[in-house]
Amino acid sequence: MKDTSKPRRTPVWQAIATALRIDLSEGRYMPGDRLPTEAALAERFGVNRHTVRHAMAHLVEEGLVRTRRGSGAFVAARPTEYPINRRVRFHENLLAAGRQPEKRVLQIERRVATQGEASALGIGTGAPVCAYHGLSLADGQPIALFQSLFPLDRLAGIDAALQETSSVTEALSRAGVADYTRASTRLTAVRADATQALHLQVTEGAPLLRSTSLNVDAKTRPVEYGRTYFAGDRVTLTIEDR
Amino acid sequence: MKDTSKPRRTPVWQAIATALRIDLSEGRYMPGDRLPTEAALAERFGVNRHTVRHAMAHLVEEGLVRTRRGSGAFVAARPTEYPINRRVRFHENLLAAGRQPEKRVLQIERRVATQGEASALGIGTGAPVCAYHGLSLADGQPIALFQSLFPLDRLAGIDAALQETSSVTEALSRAGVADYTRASTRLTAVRADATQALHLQVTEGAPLLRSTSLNVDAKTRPVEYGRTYFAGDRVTLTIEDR
DNA sequence: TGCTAGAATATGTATAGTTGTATAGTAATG
DNA sequence: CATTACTATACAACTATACATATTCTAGCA
Repeated sequence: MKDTSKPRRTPVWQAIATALRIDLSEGRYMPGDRLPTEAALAERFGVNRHTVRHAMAHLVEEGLVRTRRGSGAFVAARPTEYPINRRVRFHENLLAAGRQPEKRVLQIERRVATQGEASALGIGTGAPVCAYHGLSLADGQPIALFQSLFPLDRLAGIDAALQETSSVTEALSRAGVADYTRASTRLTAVRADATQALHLQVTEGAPLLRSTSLNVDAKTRPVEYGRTYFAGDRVTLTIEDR
Repeated sequence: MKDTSKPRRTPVWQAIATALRIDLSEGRYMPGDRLPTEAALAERFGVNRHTVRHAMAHLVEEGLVRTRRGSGAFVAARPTEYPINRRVRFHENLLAAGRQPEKRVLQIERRVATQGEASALGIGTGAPVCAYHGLSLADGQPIALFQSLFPLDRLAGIDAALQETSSVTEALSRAGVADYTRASTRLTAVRADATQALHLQVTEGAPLLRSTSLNVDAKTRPVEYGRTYFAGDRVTLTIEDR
């Protein structure tokens, strides 16, 4: 089949990448599905595994595919639209974007506020706070790593509430804060360290979007000071209604 | 030549080990505490249990963590300071170090002294002695395996006293020895055999500190000849007041 | 109250499968 | 001759699963 007179115009790996791209675009594999193994694809296309890997690397680069060592290659979900406005609610935001929201609690601890944290929350340095570390997922794919700080003086028992619900909105509600609004948001880009990369399932050094935000209650008293690291290639923050 | 930059990814297990090390150093888990199960940690970090085990194995190697099959992984207590001077009292020593002392009797028997033992105790070869085998623990963690020999000629009924109290000091007191002092101590390092490893909960071949000591009464007559095997990584003997 | 048997849980071990990385070799091309 | 594209092979790192073994908890019973 190969042969002789035919100078190949397009490299083999490119042809393979295109074939896979077509499979993906035609819905042959749905987001979250596992692709055939590299060995299987190599067999199917009649090439070496490395050639398949070359093609796959490009699909990963394009954000169409996500690979996990030892596990396989998976169809990546398209970026989630995450609106940042006066009312930021993780659950609602994701449902509105047509995703299945999920939160995973990493750690909930009581400790004292650092100087910066105390200043942001408008409490005294050394005042007790509740630190809530967690992971946000959309359709089972991690999209953000966050830390929320709550002043324990104003919100007694919020740590217990968080343990149960894992929902910030619900926990604040139980602590007596019926409603809260986003007072400020600051954004920067950082590189993922080893731990962040692990949780977010990205490579170390991958770009993350860091959001530092402050939520206040109806009386504009700070109730939550949060720091969130979004996986850069899985969300697009949209600013509106300012 | 595309990417000459180094990906320089730190292995997943290393990132996990570091995260746990930080938790430990920050006092999130106190000595003696049980760590989350491997399954729980695997879930938390989103990795396979084996990867967690790899990280854990290194923490164990470093002496930060101790695992017990079927029970869990525990934060290793820092080495116990065990002073060796004229007055060596297990109970007092550990209380002074802020630990909870405990002794477990393994065996108490009457037998005749070997030549070396008789020589050390200053009695005739073949004279009857009481051999007391036991295990010393600090905060529930085994730290030493010992054998104490008492001359029965001079200390009638000491075996019965030991059965009751398990305390050498108390038993000697009941046998008429109000006070005793350490006359000599010899130290060497040996490798734990299977039996010792079992009792001390270390791996076979682990380094042990072997102490051979002689205690004498007020009239400098030998009253106790002991051999103690300390778990090398759990105690540091301190010599003072020489 | 105390004891025993079994279920539930936890770590230890073994095996196999998958992606990531490194090195070397071969054929076609300009 | 050097470059490029692909092949070939081996090993490392991590996952997935099953099972072995030790410990702890609990129900039931005497």
